[in-house]
Amino acid sequence: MATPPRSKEDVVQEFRVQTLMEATLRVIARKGMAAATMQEIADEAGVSKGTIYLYFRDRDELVERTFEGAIAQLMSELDAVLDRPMPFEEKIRELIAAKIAFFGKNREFFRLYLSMRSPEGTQRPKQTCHPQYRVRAQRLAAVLQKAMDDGEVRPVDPNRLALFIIEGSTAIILERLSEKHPPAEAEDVELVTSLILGGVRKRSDR
Amino acid sequence: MATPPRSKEDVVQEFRVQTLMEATLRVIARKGMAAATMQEIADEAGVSKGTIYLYFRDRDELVERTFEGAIAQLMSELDAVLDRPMPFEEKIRELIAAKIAFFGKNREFFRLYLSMRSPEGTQRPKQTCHPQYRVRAQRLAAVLQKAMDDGEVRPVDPNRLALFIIEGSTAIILERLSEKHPPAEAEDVELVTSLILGGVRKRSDR
Amino acid sequence: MATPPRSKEDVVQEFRVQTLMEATLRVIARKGMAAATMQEIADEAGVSKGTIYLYFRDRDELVERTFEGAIAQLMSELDAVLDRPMPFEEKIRELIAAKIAFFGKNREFFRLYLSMRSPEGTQRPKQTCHPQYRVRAQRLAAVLQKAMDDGEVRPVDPNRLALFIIEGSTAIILERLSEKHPPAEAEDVELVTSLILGGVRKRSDR
Amino acid sequence: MATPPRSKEDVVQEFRVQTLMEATLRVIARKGMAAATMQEIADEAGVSKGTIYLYFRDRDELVERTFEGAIAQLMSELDAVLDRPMPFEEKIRELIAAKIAFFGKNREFFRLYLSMRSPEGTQRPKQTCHPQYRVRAQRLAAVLQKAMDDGEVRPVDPNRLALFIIEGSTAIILERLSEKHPPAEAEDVELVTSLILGGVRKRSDR
DNA sequence: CATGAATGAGAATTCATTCAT
DNA sequence: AATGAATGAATTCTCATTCAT
Repeated sequence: MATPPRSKEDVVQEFRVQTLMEATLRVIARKGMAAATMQEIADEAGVSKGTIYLYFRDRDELVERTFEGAIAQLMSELDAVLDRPMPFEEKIRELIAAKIAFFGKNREFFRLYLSMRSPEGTQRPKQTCHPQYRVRAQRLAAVLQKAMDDGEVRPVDPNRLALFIIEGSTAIILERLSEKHPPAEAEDVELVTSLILGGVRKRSDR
Repeated sequence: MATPPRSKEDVVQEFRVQTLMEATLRVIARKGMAAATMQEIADEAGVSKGTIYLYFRDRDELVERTFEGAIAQLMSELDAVLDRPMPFEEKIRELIAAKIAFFGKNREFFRLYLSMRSPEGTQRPKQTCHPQYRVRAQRLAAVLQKAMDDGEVRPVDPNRLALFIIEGSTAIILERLSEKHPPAEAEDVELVTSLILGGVRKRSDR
Repeated sequence: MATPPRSKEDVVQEFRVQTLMEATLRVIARKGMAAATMQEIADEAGVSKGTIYLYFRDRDELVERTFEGAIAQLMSELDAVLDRPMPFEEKIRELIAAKIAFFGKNREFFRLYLSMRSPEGTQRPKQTCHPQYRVRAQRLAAVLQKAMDDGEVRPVDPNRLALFIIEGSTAIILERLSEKHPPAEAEDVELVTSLILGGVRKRSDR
Repeated sequence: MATPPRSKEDVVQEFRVQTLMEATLRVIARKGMAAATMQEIADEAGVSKGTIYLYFRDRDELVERTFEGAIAQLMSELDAVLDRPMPFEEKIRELIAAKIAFFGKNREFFRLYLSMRSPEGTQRPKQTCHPQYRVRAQRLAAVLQKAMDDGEVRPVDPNRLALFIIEGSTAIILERLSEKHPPAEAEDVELVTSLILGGVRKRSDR
């Protein structure tokens, strides 16, 4: 097989990196970007401060890679939906469902996800990442563009439309996460999907 | 008269508080939450660091009150629309227009506004949080509730609907602010309004 | 008078800078360049760590300016001799005497002086200062050149000659400083001067 | 035979020690005392960090023994000259020549040599110091003493004289090493020798 | 009241040293 | 014996906060 020959070292290396990124995720989720110190991340991961620097050049790299790793996971789940051939409306529904389900499973990631949008996160003004956020919007925009070409969606700026959908649905997820007893996921999936597709206007004439 | 007897001291006091909050706004807008130091805020306000502590207990209070003050301004503009009697659809359009116009005039506030949603900003884990954001959502929710009662909007959770609208429109504003040459405000007002009211679905049968 | 109008702030500022440089001098003299920490320097100066950064950008600047300040003092004493019109041989004697006397009074400076020559001092490879050391050598070289022109010294590379004299005499000073009971200064002045002028060779034919 | 029975282990041991000291020498020469880390020394020697500790108690011991080893090499070359029966003046000339030649061949050692004099190198205040330097001075002093006894050198403190000669010549070597195109070695040998023997004074009456 | 010099807790980062494999 | 991952003490530097003037 073409599988690269992974030595035991590589496995351990990857395991540590993974562990550290997960710890970072949890700490940022708990305390927020700025209050997540190397010490606390180290404690959370059960290693010493110095160890982190064996796997990441500095705090910035750790945070950035954690961002990327986490968003990549979300993206791969969403991409799985995007790539599946499906009528447009169903695709929207599935996307919303996937996103809600993802954050249902990864509550702690959400806070990280939020701080991704405004680039102020990593304290030094260093142009960290929200390119991933952009990419994600563009991917959705492409799907929307195709739906417009197919005559299923009225023609508007697909990029703006994508952002509207993403943020609108994010708002609902944020709300769910803050609720003690959120409604069933299916319910919110239906709500968001219907808002996106048909808006709020009551159509008695239907 | 019912006017509270405002001594000269009170006036000065209020003036200082105002000045400081405006300076804070500008610095956060420029540098981001985490990089906004007391020194820079003091410089921006033209006072010394120590003076800030005469009017605010600590950095957290300064930031929090600045948040509140800024959002209050936005709210009052939006409330002016909300309170004016108007058909529902027009009201939505006006709200979106007011919001887009506000951020067009107060570009610098936007960054602050963003960091308001997740309380991660203030570095110490002190739950600075965002009651104002909630209030704003609730006010919109009330309008939506009424529209449902009037049969103009199909019945859904008004709170969720409000959040969806707020964040969806925020996304468009954020996009506008990052663009070198954004389209005319009216264009985006129309886009957002139509999305909220009618969704994306093409209705050739209309 | 043309004295610049020194405000009280300037005086305090200069006093602090002076105090800090003196403390730095003492600590480096005691512990050596590399072991002189900001904390210890602060303690020695009777201020807190943070205070140092009010007057010096970073450790490198503190050390560099301390170097310059200290060497400047030595230079000014030597220059006083160099500028005084005097027969060449006497001038050499006076220079050696001034140098020995200076280090007799400022024993602690010596260690700093030594670490100036090899630029490795300031740990980061930053090309710190030994320009002062060069300047000093050149000044002596100029005097030697003149003595050669006057026919009092045989013609050799004046730069090399200067270095030879400086380091040779430094060796004697270093020895003096390590001795519990060094001989009278005059004695070593005489020794060094005679070595420079006449070498070691016994001249019975004189 | 009286040869100590050297087991294979002893040979390996000595080889390792030698290799490590050479690596240390190169790294210090390249980066300077303070910037020479155990990791870089290990890399240079082609072993792992841990290995160093099998042969040296700690960094200080490694550096100290490296000092000693390096100076010993220089000393043995100088001793070869010192032990050869030779008129005094020629011996001085040969010593200077040997020293200049040695540093010409071992440029990298020079930096180490310099930091030997002041024990500031080893960052922790541990008095690593420089007994070897003393020994070398004493050996020269003995030769000088003998020359005085023989009436070839005027009677002065032989120890001081030795230090003067050593440092004076070192200054010239340091200068040579910093020059892009230094003069021929013979030229500087002649300069230094003549300075030591006859001083700077022009003796037209000769 | 206002100031801004001084403070010191706390953050990131480095590196000599240890120890399980 | 050799390794090198892990450690954590030590270091530099920042910045919110205090307080004497």
